Amino acid sequence: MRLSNFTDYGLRMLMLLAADPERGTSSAELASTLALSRNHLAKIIQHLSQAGMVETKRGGNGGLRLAKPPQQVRLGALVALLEQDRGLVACFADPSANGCTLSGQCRLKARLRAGEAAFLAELDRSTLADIALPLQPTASDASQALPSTHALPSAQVESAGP
Amino acid sequence: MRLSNFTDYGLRMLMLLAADPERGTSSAELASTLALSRNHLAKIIQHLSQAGMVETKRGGNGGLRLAKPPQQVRLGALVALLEQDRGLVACFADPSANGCTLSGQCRLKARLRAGEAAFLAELDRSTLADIALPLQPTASDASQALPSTHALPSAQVESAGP
DNA sequence: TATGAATTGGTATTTTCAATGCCTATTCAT
DNA sequence: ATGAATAGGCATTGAAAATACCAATTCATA
Repeated sequence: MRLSNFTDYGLRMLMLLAADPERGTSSAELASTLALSRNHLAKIIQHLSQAGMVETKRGGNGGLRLAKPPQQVRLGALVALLEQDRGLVACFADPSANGCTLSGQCRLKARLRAGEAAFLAELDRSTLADIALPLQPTASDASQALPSTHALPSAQVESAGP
Repeated sequence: MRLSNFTDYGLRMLMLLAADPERGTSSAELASTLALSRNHLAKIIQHLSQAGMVETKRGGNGGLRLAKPPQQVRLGALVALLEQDRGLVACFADPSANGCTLSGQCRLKARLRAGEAAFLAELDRSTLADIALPLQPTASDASQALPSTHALPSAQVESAGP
């Protein structure tokens, strides 16, 4: 189970924007902070802009900022937006060209959808304001670990550095 | 958000095995039913066998079958087993070679883990027995649709075909 | 007890597709 | 006009999927 890097970068960029919702931040500054090429980030911005999630302004003193207050942006909706057409399994993403020989009597799909809904609902408990991150971090707080029942690979809690 | 095809095929194969837990079914028959090369399926079998999920028997009248009653196999545990080391985002799967510039003060990761746990927990509400599917289907039941709150791509309910 | 057929197990190769990076054109503000 | 930003196209890279091939094992039977 994996989110695309597209989504990953998009979320991280929004974390930065959420910390400074008023100012127009340039895509170059964001790309630099995320260690990512500006051109690549531009594609993500484009997607979020078309969806009405961020507002962009061209020209001098331009840049982008959130279209809504970060308190009103729920993470589940955000992930659903960024993941767009990547279904959980192949027969979700592309029902037409689907070679699944079990189609029509598959009782697994409903369960997978319910699981996906649970995933998004859990994310919806937080908003962008909860994960905002200033461009120049204060190195005060780290991620609080929420336990996972199963053994999916979890990154160890990284140290804040020396 | 996507499961690997490896997981997808593994789940579908287990659906077939669960419908006939006693008999030893050959991998060739399963591969044929799933429209998949036997060699590719063998890798999945091998993984599940090493994890103690299926028992294999070589030679004439060999084949494979579930190691436990299907009622005792929860879907969340199964997905966690099959997805092995594919983390939800890159910094989960490979914390060492992680180029994320926000490491150490990222409040997103904890939310993603909580969402992942919710996903698996929802799947754990069902067992393999709930999704068992005979090799020669009776065409009686289809997947009951559980609604999804968000707009992730959902496959439409496929018709049983003419 | 040999022998052969059927089956799993393991390794290497090809293919496919997502992800990335680079380049150019266009638009807007000053 | 000029500078700063978006917008889109195209080539490259990389990882995962799928396939093919060979080796090892086991059972049934003569």
